[in-house]
Order: sequence, then C-alpha cells, then structure tokens
Amino acid sequence: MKYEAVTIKDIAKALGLSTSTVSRALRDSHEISPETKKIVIEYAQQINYRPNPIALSLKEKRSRSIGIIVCEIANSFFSQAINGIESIAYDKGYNVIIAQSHESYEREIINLQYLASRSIDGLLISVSSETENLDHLINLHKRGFPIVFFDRVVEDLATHKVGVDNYKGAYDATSELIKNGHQNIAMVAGSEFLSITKERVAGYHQALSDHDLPFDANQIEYCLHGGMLYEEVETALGKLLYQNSNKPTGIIASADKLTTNCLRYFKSKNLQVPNDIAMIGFSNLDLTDLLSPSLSVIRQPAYEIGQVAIELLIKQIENKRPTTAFEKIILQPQMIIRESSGAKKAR
Amino acid sequence: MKYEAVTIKDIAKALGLSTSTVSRALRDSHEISPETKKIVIEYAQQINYRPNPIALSLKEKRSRSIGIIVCEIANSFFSQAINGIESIAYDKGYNVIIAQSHESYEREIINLQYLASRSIDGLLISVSSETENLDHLINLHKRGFPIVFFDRVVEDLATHKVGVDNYKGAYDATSELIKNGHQNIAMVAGSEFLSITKERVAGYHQALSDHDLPFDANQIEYCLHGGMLYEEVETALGKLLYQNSNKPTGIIASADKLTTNCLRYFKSKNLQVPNDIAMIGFSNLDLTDLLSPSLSVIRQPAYEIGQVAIELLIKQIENKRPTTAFEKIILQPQMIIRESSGAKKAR
DNA sequence: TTTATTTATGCAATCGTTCCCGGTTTTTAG
DNA sequence: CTAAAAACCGGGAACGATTGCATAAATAAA
Repeated sequence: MKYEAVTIKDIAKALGLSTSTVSRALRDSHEISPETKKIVIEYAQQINYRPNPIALSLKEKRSRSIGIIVCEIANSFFSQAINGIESIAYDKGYNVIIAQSHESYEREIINLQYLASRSIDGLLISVSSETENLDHLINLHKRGFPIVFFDRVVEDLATHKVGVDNYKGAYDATSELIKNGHQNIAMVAGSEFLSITKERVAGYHQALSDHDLPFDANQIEYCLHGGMLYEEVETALGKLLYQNSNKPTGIIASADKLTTNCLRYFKSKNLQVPNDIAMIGFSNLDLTDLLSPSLSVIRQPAYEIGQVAIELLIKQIENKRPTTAFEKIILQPQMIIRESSGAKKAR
Repeated sequence: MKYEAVTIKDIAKALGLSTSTVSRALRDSHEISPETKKIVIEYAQQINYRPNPIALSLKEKRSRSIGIIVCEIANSFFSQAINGIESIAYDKGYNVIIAQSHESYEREIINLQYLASRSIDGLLISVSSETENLDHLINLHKRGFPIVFFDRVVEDLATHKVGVDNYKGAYDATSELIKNGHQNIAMVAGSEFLSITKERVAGYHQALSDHDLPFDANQIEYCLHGGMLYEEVETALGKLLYQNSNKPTGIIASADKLTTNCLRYFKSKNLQVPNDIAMIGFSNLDLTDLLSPSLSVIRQPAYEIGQVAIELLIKQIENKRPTTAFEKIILQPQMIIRESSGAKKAR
C-alpha cells in the first residue's frame, strides 16, 4: 500500500514555476523575490509539503542517522544512556538506529555491517564483552568513519571516548567495605577484555593496598558475558565463597547484571546481606533502594555519558576537515551507601 | 569528513560496461551472459561493493525502516517487546527507529511527525497514557499508512492490534488475593484513557463480583502518568489507605511503574508486605524474585507481543493491495505467585 | 537466402532535491 | 543615455540504482 507524498514538482506545476525556483523559495534564497517566496511558502504549507529526506540524503551523501551498538537495551545503564543520546540527537535532526550485540562478538560484527550498509553518518558503540579483536572497527576507522566509544572504550583507536572514572568507583567501593571492617573482599568482575574491567580491578587493587590489605588473585573472578548468564555468576561466586581458604566477607560486583545475579545467588544460598556477606555493586537500576537490604551502589551518570558522546560524534560528523584531536572525557561515578555494604554484626 | 563508497558506476567504468549491465549482472538477471556476470560479481566482491540503500529507497519509494513509539525504553515490558520486534525486523531487512513519548501526548505527536518525515514504511505504537485525541493517528491511517498497535491498543481504528488478555490478568490477580483471605482489595490503575486500564479494571471488578464481594468505586485510583511520577502513586495510595472507611488489605497494581512505586511507598510508610498490605502487580521486571518479600506478579509475554506485532506490520507493508481484514491478537499473561500476595497473618 | 527469434548489451528515464550555469529584465552608476 | 550590475527565474545535470526500450549480433526456422 502506497502513501503518496507531495513533492516539489507538484508545487512547481501548480504554481507555474520551475522546481529550482520552488526549491530556492523554500530555502529562502536571496535570488527569489519576496512575492514569489510568499506564494510558494503559503502553498507548500497549505498542501502540507515535507521535503523527502531520502532524496536529500542521496544528494548530500549523508543520512542524518547515527547507529548505536550496545549489548542490551534492557539494561538500565544503557537505556539511560540511550535516553541521553536521543535527547540531543533529535534536537539536532539526527535519528538513531539501535542495535544490540547481546554481548556476542559475532553479532556485533553483523550489527556493524548492517548499520554501515544502512549508510549511517556515524557510530556510537559500547563494545561487547567478547570483543577482543577490533578489525571490524579499525577498518571503518581507517576510512575516516566517525566513531565514538562510550562506557566500554577501546584504547587502541584514535577516536573520541566517553566513560566514567571506573578506577575511582571501584576504589571508593572497596574502601567503603574496608571502612566497615571487612578485611577479605572479593570481586566479581566483567570480561577481562574490557578496559572498564581492568580499571575497576585496578581501583579495587589500589584500595586494598592503600589500606595495607593483601591482594590475592584468587579473590577476583571474571565473567566473560558480564553477568548476562546466571550460571557464570554462580560458578564465580561458588569459587570465591567455597573454594578459597580465606572466605570473603565483602563482595564488589563490577557491573549491573553481575550485581543482580550476585543477589540472586545469595538468596538461593540463603546468605544474609550484609551479615553473612556484605556487598556493593555497580548498578544503575532505579529500584536498588527497594531491595532488602537496600543496596549500596556505584552509579554511573549514564544519561550524561550518552549526551556527551553524541555531542562529540555530531561535532565530528559536521566537521569539514578530518578530526585530528580526540577527546577522552571521564565523568565521575556516584557512590550511594545503603544497607548492603554495612558491617558484619558481632555474634 | 566523508566516507567515499564504491558505486555501480565505478564498477562499470573499471570493467568497460554500462551501469545497467552491471546492475543486472549483480541481480543475476537472465539476460546477462554467464561470463560477464562472473567478471562483474567477482570484481564487486573484490572492491567490497554495497548497494546504496538510500538510492534504492528513493527509487522504490520505501525506506525499509519502521518506526516504534513507546513511552519509555527504560521499562522492562517495552525493552523486551522491542527485542522481539528487532529479532524479526532485522531478519527481514528492516531497521527500526525508536522514539519515546515519555507518556506525553505532545511528544507523541512530535515523534510521529518526526518519524513520518523520515519516511518510515510503517508504525508500531503503544500510545502514551495521556493520549485521548487520536487525530494524529487517524490522519495517517486514512491515507493508508500501515499502523499496528501493541499493548496499549486503540479500538476506534481499523488496524492490526496485539495485546494480552488484560481482563484475565486482573481477574486472576484479584482472585488470588481473595483466595488468600483478603476481602478489601483496592486497585492502583493507570490512565483512564487507556483500553488496557479499562480491561484490567473490568477483570478486577468481575472477580470481586464472582466472589460476592462488594465493588466500591473509591477502591480504584487512576494515575494519569501510569506511575511514571512517584507523586501520583503517593497520592493515590494515600487516598486508598488513609482516606477510606474500609482500609484495603490487598492491592492490585496495574502497571510496571505502578508496581515498583507502590513498593516504594510501602517502604516509606514502613508497611510490611504482605502482612500489613498484600499486593500483586503487573510487572515484567526480571528481579521481582529478589525483592523481599518476593513479588507476585502478572507477567506479559512482551517478547512475543513484539514479534507478532512486527510480523503483522511487515505483512501489511508488503501487501500489494490495501489490507481490509485486520486481526486482533490476544496473548495470555502469566501469573507468578510468590510471597507478596500471601495471607494476612493472624495476630 | 531471408526472416524471425534469441541473446547480450547500452541508452535514457526515473525517484526528489539541490545547485551550477545561463538568460532576461530591471535598476544603478557614470 | 549607455554600460554595468543586480535581481529574478528556468534549464538541466547530478546523487545511485533500476528498468523499459532500442539495438546489435548471433542463431534458428522457413
């Protein structure tokens, strides 16, 4: 079923003008007389003329749409980030096409090909947790295609990058647990490939060291799928809690899904938080306050991250000359202390 | 910064053929000799030729993209539904453009204009809770533009519709509370404009009546913004719990955000669930099991709803002749009984 | 041998818009 | 009063791809 739109030709024919004149009148060119302009503009309004964006795209060699690749939109952090992205993009006349990698390297590549074939003007990406090889991105990047990384950035590419101070987030979280008397603190981390994981591990490490606590590599478990699968969290926690000589009394969960799946595990094992095990996790869920015990979290300014990222991207797209100086913007996470990170009760 | 793509002309020039021959060779037309085809296809592969979708769109008068309007993507139900939509759409070569109304009628209209101006081939919409006037949709619909409603359907338009059996969901939820000994059951409902609200209220009503319980209009409070704003839930619950002669011992929350904000309210008032107040809510969150008490919910098959909706839409788009017979598909919700809907303890 | 048919390819229009290049008329300057 | 400069408008190419029609050569049928 077709939906016939009115074109510039229809206006030209109806008004006895040429298409060029109509086009110019509508774009308010100086070489069209005020009277003609008035006639054209009024008629256009009357018949509800809208320029065909596809024809424009073809002419201008730009689609005014940008691609976003994230692992999941059903993840508070990313849906908030997307909100931030959209708030700016729509204002500037760009639309966004969202694709999900579901933490799969393969799907990330498929998505990228798909988006590229849809002729997007630029890409906003937070890589999948499986992504180690970056050839697909390097290829595009080499050809001058605008890419901005957010949250999960990739250091090897010269592009704009936006993220949070993961080091500080983990440092603060660890310090908080230490302050509350926990001496054995383990970490359930995301994929080892991701820069954010490395930074969070480093922050955790440094906090231990600054408080003269020993660092034990066995106290860290990495989850390749970033907590997407309950099973990987289950085995990680199984190792941390039951296969170690020094059983931790505190846990740092370094991503949204890890945090919730840790709780799920504790519940299944009937472990009381924070008495049996204290925890503080990275999370952007907006109902962590409703859990009981209420959850202490490191919260990322997801909305702002999205906004900054899209602004950088649009700036780069609209630059006439190739961008040479790239920015790396680091926002501050927020620590919200609630009950779950509390002290172990004396018995 | 431009990213120069290779076109059919480049191939034609390089191979000393005409563009038509190249085009036909690539589309495997029978009027091109096998040898020529081979040469063209191999060369195209070698230089990584991709047809320009924008040029195709212009020619074929279709963009192969469809629009989605929902209130929020940061809502489990909708992000799951979008996952379902995408799973099918990408397979069939469509891309989706998502817009959020944030439950505002005004933004819904702006989004619609925006999407229409981006020349989408069809629309998937779950109307905002403020939407009472339907002129914006009727206009499009009259011109033969393909629209499919999902979840929050609109009865007055002859289109495909996909939703769940809201009546049954509410009926079951209410019956469950009654079964557990609750005689005074109130309902926190969404916007009165929405068909789903009416159906859920009807189910609640019928369940009371079937169990010989009186229906009291004061036991229902409507929230125009569907629970988006905590304040509206706060005042609604304030009325239900403290300004009524017969204080309810059970609550039905008829939407995702209403459910969580009810819990937030109970927590702030230090009300114990289910002892002070039992509840069961519509929710697609995947951590309702982690709340304590764990939450009894009515869960909608969001992913399937999205899949069915996009299938109907694509079918309509690709139909040569105007669609005349429209389907209304009703899926079944699932009731998950946990702790929150339990019996009031005797004291 | 002549005509009809098949096979393989190119030309040019088309989609909706912009914009370069002319051309005509009117205004301004000298 | 004439030449130059605005002012105003139309023709047509271009963006990248598809496709009906024309054309040419080769083959088959009469």
